[in-house]
Amino acid sequence: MKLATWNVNSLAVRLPQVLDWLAANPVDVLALQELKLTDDKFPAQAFADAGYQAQWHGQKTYNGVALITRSPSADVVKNIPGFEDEQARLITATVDGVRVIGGYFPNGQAPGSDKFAYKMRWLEALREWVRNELIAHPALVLMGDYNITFDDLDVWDPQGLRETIHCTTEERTHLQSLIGLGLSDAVRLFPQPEKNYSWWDYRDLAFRRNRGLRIDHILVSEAIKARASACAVDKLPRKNERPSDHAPVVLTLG
DNA sequence: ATGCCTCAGCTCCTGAGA
Repeated sequence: MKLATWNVNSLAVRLPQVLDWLAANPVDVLALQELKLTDDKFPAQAFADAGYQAQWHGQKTYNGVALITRSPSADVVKNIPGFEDEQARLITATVDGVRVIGGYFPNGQAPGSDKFAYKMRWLEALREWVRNELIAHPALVLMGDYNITFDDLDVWDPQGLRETIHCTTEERTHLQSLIGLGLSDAVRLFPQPEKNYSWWDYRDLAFRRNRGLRIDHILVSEAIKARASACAVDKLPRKNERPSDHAPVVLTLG
């Protein structure tokens, strides 16, 4: 079984690339973020023609998440139960016996801002939701665009970006509290290239210079960790014409 | 560096992203 996550930065723009990528990488589950389209605009037929089912939670202009799956999904939940949220950022479903949560975590803009405070509230609500989900579903994968780096290894310029957004102690403490639920960072379970990032700014030739951040993560429960055989960033789509600023991350089980 | 690029929309500029 293979699972992947990819922030596509507008599914309307990136749909051909997503379909091409799925044809070359026939994963069982693909979590998408930043659809930037309303539910009625979701290209369900295009995925069906490619042999995939889909569950989605869209929103106009911003956010929006989906789970693209080979097998049917069950027990679909949109956003975090009990957490009032105008923004479409989370989708959960059971696929092939695995509880899959796909998330587009808030950006947070800057420490001290209202958006940063929202990010902290959202992260707290997420942690409690995942804590409960783990009890009911020991085989669990939490993946998506976290908008948080784990540590300096995930940052191209750790000194210059110290305590800036995605790199603050407060954000990283929240990320570690997810790990504290019994989850593992799947990428770090396996040997990786140096300077291993998942996002590069569109500006300043950042991709060519590999000035990036690793902010897209796949966290796995103990039961999934025991089945994991590989996990890596696929930088290839970032070399496409009109690429997303993020690259997919792929987890292989068995 | 209040810049760079990209996307959506009450679109020919602005807000937001990260």
